[in-house]
Amino acid sequence: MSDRVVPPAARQRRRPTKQGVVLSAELIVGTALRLIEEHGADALSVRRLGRALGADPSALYRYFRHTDDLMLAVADELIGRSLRSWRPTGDWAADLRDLGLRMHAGALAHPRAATLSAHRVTGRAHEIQAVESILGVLRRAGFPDAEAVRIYHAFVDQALAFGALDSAGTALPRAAREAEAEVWRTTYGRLPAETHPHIAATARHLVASMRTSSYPAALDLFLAAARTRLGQLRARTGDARPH
Amino acid sequence: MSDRVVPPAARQRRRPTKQGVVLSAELIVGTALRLIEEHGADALSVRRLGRALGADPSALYRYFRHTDDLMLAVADELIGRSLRSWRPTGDWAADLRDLGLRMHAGALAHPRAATLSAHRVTGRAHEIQAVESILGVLRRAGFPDAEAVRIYHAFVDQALAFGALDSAGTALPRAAREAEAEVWRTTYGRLPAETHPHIAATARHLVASMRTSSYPAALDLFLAAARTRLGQLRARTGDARPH
DNA sequence: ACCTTATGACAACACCGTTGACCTGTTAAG
DNA sequence: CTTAACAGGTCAACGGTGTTGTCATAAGGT
Repeated sequence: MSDRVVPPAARQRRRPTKQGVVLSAELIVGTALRLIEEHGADALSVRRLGRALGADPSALYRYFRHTDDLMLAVADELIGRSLRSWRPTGDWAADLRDLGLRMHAGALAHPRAATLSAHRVTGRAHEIQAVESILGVLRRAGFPDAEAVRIYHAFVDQALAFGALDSAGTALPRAAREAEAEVWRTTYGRLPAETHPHIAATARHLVASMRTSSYPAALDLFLAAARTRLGQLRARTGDARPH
Repeated sequence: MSDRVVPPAARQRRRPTKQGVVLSAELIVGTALRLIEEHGADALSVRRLGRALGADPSALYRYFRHTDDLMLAVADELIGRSLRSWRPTGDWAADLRDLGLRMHAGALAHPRAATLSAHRVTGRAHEIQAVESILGVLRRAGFPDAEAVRIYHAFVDQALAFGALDSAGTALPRAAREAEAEVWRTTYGRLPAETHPHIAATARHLVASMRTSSYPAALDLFLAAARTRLGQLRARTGDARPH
């Protein structure tokens, strides 16, 4: 039964659920997001979502072909929410930094959706808008086209990849997350200097650092490198604009 | 029943399964890896793994506390295989570059396993050795401890994150991968300059760039930034060693 | 007011991870 | 060489999951 899903435009009979809820794709996506935020990523199952909506689980299959389909819709909503309020200021590095942090934060807020969508090109409105914005920032900064694309690609992939990586961490069941912290504290924190001198020497820093995301640091390194690169390009072409 | 798992050293009675297989942690991990590669990440379940091994699913719980435990072992095995033949040369940047590319290649070689395991801290032998090696390279290069840890963290996460991102791409079903390329060629390749000037101006480069991984570029930017950082640190401390 | 049919509900299917109880072959001690 | 302990494989069950075939009914056009 593959034609169970009806395109939203063609939907006409708005019959309420037994419990009196009128379903819609938007309501389902919104409830899914709420469920994830309130009770963690593993709280999202078709059955629980149905329960939260006040509908039979199978009713959702009138709106989404399967769970992946639903998660992609959630992801799309996510892009929109993350970048809705972003505006370029003219300082290209600051703009990119802001964008990167927003994308990363958006991913962290909705881990399951992020891990699912990080590696997919949707070609939908929000995504196109983001691509255009980033390329604009880079070209206005003075990067020649080929270089702008190279930097754009690395920038976006880095944001997506770290977003997925870090949100996978937060999506772990609570027990597993605590186990990870424990591993750093006990296993790595107690290796003897004779066998593992470098870990032993930096154990204190390691334990502290591993509790937080390395994305801000990685992003800043990235921007620093891009700034240097731009300087080289300008020197070569005799352009002396400040950066 | 939490004391079901017996440490491998203490294991003595090697009783074969009904189907004549003698189990071991190594055999289980190896079979899991094979299963994932051959039939996709979804093919890995305790029950299927048991069937593939010729043992009752519950027998695996004598070797691993739960599925997560098993996945960590698989992840560690993956790290071990990727870095087995790496040797430091003394040129820290070249060494890191080599390491990063190996980790990335290792992830690509086992895409489905990589996507499952990239974000976990295993605390096992191979991982510990990798941490020690990377920290060693950085500290010998002259990075002070706090900085070495910061750079280590960003470096490792970048390699893992891009590894996961890129292998998620290659792990997609063929049809989905072709659809993605199609999106770039048609959707992005044909946006009019009036509405999307930056995409239109760089479309040619975009289509070409998106076909390949951005990790090498990102890695080189990372190393360039680290080199600059090291230079600043040396200038500040009056150290004039060459880089 | 009637008919069509979209849409929600129900029940069932085939899986999943995990555990407690059981059974038996291996091994070490006598 | 026998025997008793127990490690380790097996079985059955629990409560969960996504998904689908079928049915009932209320909404909306006529």
